[in-house]
Amino acid sequence: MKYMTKQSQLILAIVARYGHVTADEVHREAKKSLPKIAVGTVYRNLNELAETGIIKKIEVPNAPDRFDKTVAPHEHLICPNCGAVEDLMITGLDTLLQSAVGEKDYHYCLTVSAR
Amino acid sequence: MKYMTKQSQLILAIVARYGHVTADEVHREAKKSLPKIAVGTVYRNLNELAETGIIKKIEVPNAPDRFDKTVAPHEHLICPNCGAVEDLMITGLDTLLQSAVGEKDYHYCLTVSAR
DNA sequence: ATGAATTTGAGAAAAATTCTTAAATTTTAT
DNA sequence: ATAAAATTTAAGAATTTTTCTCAAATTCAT
Repeated sequence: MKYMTKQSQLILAIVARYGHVTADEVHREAKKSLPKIAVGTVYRNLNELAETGIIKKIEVPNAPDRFDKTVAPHEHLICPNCGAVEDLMITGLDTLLQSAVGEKDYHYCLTVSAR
Repeated sequence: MKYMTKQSQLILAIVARYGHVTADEVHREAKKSLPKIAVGTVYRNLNELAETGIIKKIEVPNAPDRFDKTVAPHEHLICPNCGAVEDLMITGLDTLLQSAVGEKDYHYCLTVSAR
C-alpha cells in the first residue's frame, strides 16, 4: 500500500466508524458512497490496512472474518444467536499463554461465545 | 445418527487412529478402504460424531476444520509453516475465561501458533 | 503534461462446506 | 425370512468466503 486512494480512505473510515465489521458489511456500506467499488478492492484494502497495523483482523471460527478499529490486544465475546460482537479484556491471558507455549514468538486467536 | 454404518465406523476409526485430521484427509484415507465414499458422507459423519461427543471438532482460523480423537478440553499449538498440530494443556484457562465472561454457559476457541 | 508505478473493477477461480435427491442399505415388524 | 419403513449414501450441484487475474483507470513524480 503505497498511498491512500478514495477507496482505501472510505474503507478505513467505515471500519473506524463501526468496528467489528465483515468485508461484506464494509462493501455494502462503501457502495453507498462509491457504487462501483468492487469486493476485491474491499478485501485487498482491509487486509493491507490490517498488515500495516492500522486496523485489526479478527478471525472468527465458522464465520466470515471481521475487522476492528481497536488494534490493542483484546478478545471478543460473540453471541451465537444474533452474532453481536463485544470487546473482552482478559488480563493475565498473555502471561498464561506465554508460559504454556514456552516461546516468545507466538500468535493466538481466542473467541468466546455465550448467550 | 441412528446407527453406525461401515462408513461411519471407518471414519471414526481414522480419527481415532490419527487425530487432528481434516475432512479431506479423512476422505482420502477412507477411500483406500471404501473407494466410492463421498465427501458429503465424510463431512456429515464427522459432524454427527462431534455432536454426539465421540470426537471433537477443532475450529482452526483460516484453515479447514480438524477433528480430534481427544474430547477432553485442551488447546492446540499449530506451526504456521508446516501446519503441524500439537496438543496444549493450559491449566487455569477455564477459570480465567469464566471470570472474564461472567457466565457459566460459554464456549471458546483458542488456537496458538508459534514457530 | 508525460511516463512509470500503483490501484481499481469485473469477473473468474479457489477452497471449504452444505444441500438435494434418487438409489442403496439397514432396521423393524411381520 | 420378507416386506415395508426409516435411515444413510453417492454424486454432484450449490453456497459462502476469499483470492486471483488483468486490462483499464488513477495517482505520483518529474
